[in-house]
Amino acid sequence: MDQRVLKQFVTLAESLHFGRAAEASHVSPSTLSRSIQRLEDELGIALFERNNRRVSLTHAGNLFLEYARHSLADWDAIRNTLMAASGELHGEVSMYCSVTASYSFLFDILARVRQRHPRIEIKLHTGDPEDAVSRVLAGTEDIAIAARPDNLHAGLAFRLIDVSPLVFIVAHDHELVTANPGQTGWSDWPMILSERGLARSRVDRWFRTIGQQPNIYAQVAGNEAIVSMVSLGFGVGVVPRIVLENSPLSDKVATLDVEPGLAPYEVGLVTQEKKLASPLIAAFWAALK
Amino acid sequence: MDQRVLKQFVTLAESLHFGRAAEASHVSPSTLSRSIQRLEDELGIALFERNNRRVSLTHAGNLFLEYARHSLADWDAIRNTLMAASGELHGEVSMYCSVTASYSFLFDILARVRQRHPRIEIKLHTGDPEDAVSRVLAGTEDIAIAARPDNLHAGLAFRLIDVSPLVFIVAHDHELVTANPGQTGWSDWPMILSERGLARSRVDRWFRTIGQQPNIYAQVAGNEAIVSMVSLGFGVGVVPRIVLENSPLSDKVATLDVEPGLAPYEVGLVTQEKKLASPLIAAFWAALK
DNA sequence: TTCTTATATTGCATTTTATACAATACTTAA
DNA sequence: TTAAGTATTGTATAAAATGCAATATAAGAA
Repeated sequence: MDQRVLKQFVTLAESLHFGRAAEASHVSPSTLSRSIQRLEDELGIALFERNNRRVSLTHAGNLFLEYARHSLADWDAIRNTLMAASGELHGEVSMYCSVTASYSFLFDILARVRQRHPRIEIKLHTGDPEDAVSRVLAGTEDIAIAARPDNLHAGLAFRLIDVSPLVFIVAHDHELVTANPGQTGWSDWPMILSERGLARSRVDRWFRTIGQQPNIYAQVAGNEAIVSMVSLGFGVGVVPRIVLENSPLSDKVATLDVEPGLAPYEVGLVTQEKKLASPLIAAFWAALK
Repeated sequence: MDQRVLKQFVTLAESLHFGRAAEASHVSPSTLSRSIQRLEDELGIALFERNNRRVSLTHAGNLFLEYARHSLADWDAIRNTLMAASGELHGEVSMYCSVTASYSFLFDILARVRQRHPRIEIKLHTGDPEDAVSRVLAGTEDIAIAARPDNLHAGLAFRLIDVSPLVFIVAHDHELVTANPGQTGWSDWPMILSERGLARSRVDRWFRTIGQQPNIYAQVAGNEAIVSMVSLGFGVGVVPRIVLENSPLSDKVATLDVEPGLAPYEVGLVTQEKKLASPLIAAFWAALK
């Protein structure tokens, strides 16, 4: 009983973009293209009007979309019913997290979930942590490990796993390690910052708060890269402490005390609220103490 | 969107016999066995309780059966809706008939259907004509070409294609061709009859009516075989005239006039009444003038 | 216009999955 | 204990799905 094609269809119908729908479905665009072709072929009618530049639903596509949603809901319902009848949770959950998070938190989470529900299978995808929330929101992933954004999107549920302060770091043997930038000003301190994301916006805000301009030496993608550069003495970086704790380079850097402190990272699980109705997803929530 | 597994499941749930369900689904028993295994595996719960001798639905199986029926009905509904939207009938219809019928009637029927609905695909299965009604009744086939039984099973629809008298035949050059068994009695006439089926029961009844016992020389499966034996001079046979008309041996045999005549074969299409709701099946009905 | 970019599709090799035949295992009843 | 019936499994084969790379084409930019 392969509901994948139906899911793919709904995803495409919602995004009207083969590339994005394919990514959300974890298949290649060509696969999605052919899946839809097969479906249309079987139904004997086109579901999408499309050229290389624009995709839209046909009338038939709209009718079928309604069917597809119901059908998927029915499938979920029977699955949940049978799961309840079997007394054991089982099935597949897709999860997204950064490589960093996979080192720091994944093991504990999975160990707990697996201990309680050994037959839940987890499809793990890793990537840029900044994509986590949007992927959950798009339904590309069921669950993500992510830092709680300042404004949590409506319809998203968040469950705290750990709080980790954002810390300023500098090479252990750097000349500035004993200086006090709070007095001398920050303009001499070459900063190594995230290109984007929560850490970056917090740092930017922090500099505005103290009324100074950061002297940005490098903008880097990935906390690990920041630690590397800092440990090599290129300047001052800002990363969540949890990254440091899992870094092989942690003994090469020192943390600086700054005032005021940065708001800490709140790391946790994110999912769509409505997905908590699924016993599988709910199991993750319950597995965390 | 492969509904085959769901259909197979329902068929098995109804017959509780892998062999028969497999035949009804036009797959091998091993395939059916593995299909069900896959399904149970995916659902994570057994749908059938079974050993090598007995098959029964589990509680989960009952729940899933309800789901499966609804799901198949929904699928049919959306297919029909989209078909109506497309303005052209298309899809697959399975049809059963004897080899004889395929020579006599199939061409005309298919020609008509194809002319009106070139995209309807017909999956043709041939076999013993006596199985036709039961296969339709079991849902193994959508439609069959068959002789109308004396008592048409409730829920079956029948549409007449042709009426063909049951005729007594004898070898053209046989010594008895000019005799009159009606006067001399039938005990000297070696009869070559169908093993079973409508023709046989009609002949048996006929002999009872005239108060005589047939002298049965041979019981044969298949009208063609009867014609062959008769043409070789082994005795008197009874076959529908339509068989004679399509037989290469027809000029080797002569028909006898008997009183009273046998009730004629009424050859037509058979399907389940409820299937006439499907536009595809209905198209066959409508295609016949 | 012509060039560029974005993106759906297709050719093709590979991988995955489904299938049937034959052999097997096991249940039931004689 | 034997025999018959029947679901299942080993295994080779066939079919289907998949992704990469190449292609084609539409829309916007120069």
